[in-house]
Amino acid sequence: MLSNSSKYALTAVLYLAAHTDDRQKKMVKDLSASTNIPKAYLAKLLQQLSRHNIISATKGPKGGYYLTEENRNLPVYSLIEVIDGTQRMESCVLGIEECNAERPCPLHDHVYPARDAFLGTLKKMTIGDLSRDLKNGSSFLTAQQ
Amino acid sequence: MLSNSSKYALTAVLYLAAHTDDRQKKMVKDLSASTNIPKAYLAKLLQQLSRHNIISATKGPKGGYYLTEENRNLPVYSLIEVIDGTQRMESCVLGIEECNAERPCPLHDHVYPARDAFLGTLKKMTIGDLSRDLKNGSSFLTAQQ
DNA sequence: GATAAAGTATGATAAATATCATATTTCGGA
DNA sequence: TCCGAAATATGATATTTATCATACTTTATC
Ligand code: FES
Ligand code: FES
Repeated sequence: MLSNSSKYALTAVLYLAAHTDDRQKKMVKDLSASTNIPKAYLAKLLQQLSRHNIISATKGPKGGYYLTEENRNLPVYSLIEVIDGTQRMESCVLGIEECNAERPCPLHDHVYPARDAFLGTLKKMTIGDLSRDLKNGSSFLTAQQ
Repeated sequence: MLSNSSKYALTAVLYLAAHTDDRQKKMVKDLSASTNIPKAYLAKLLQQLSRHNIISATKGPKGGYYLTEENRNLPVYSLIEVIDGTQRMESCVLGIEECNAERPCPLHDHVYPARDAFLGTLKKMTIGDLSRDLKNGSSFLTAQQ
C-alpha cells in the first residue's frame, strides 16, 4: 500500500506537525531518535520533501525542519505523491495494466470501494488534520516503550 | 498490500481455477504465456503452493498443474499466507510494531475498517468463488490485448 | 526398460530498495 | 569576519526482491 519510504516520511512529518512551528524546529538527529527511523535515510527523505515544499527547513545553527501553516494545509496525499509517485496507490491490486471498472480483475469489486475510500481520505485530509489526534494524545507514532 | 509474488501467484491460481481440473492440466510454460508472468519465477511460486497443497500437480508427460475440488474450496487468504506470510497484511500501515486499536497510529481509524473488510473477504472467499466471474467473462486477468 | 516430458530443488544473477558516508553550502553567533 | 552548526547534494554499500539457470526426480508412453 505505502512504501517503507513513505511510511517513514509520513511518520516524521506527523511528528513535525505535532512538535514544530516557525520558532520550534527539529534537527534530523532528533527526529531520527524520536521516531526510530535511520538517520541518514530519513535525512534523504526530508530533503526530497523540502525540495518539493511539503515541509520547511532552515540551515545553519538553530536551524532544522519544521512545518508552516501552509505545510499543514497540504493533503496527506501530496507527501505520498512525492515519495511514491501516483502509480503505486492507484494501480490494480492484481497488477493488471490499469485498474478499470470496465475490465475489472477478479478482486476489483471486493477491494476497489475500500481502497477508493482510503485514497479519498488521504486526498482530503491534511497533515494538520491527521496530527490533531496525535497532539491530544489519542493516536501514536511509536510502539509502547 | 499484496507483494508482487502473491499477485503473480493469485493470478496464476485463478487461471488454473478457470481452466483446469483433474483431467485438464496446464504446464508452467502455458501458464506463463497466458498470464505474462516470467516462467522461471512462476515455476518457483507454483512449487511453493504445491508443496503446501494449495494447488495440485502431476509430474511426467501429460502432467501439469491443476486444481481439485478441495483446492477450489480453500480461502484465497491461504495462498497469500503461503507466499507473503501473515505479517504483511495485518501490520500497521505506518509500520508501528503492532496494529492495535488501544494505541492506534494516526491513520488507523481511517484505514482499519476498510482493510479489515478486505481481509475478511480474502479469508471468507474461496479460490472457486473468485474464479466464477472469470469463467463467465465478467472479470479478467490480463489487460486488453 | 529406455526415453522424454513434465514438476522439484537449489543456487546464481539482476534489479530495486533501504541504508550509510562524505563533501558542500548556508547561516547564526562570537 | 570567522567558526561551527545545520541542511543539501551526491554517491557508495547492503539487503531484499525479482528473475534466470541448471541439475535432479518422477512418470506416461513406446
Ligand atoms: S482492476 Fe484490479 S483492482 Fe481494479
Ligand atoms: S495502528 Fe496503524 S493501522 Fe492500526
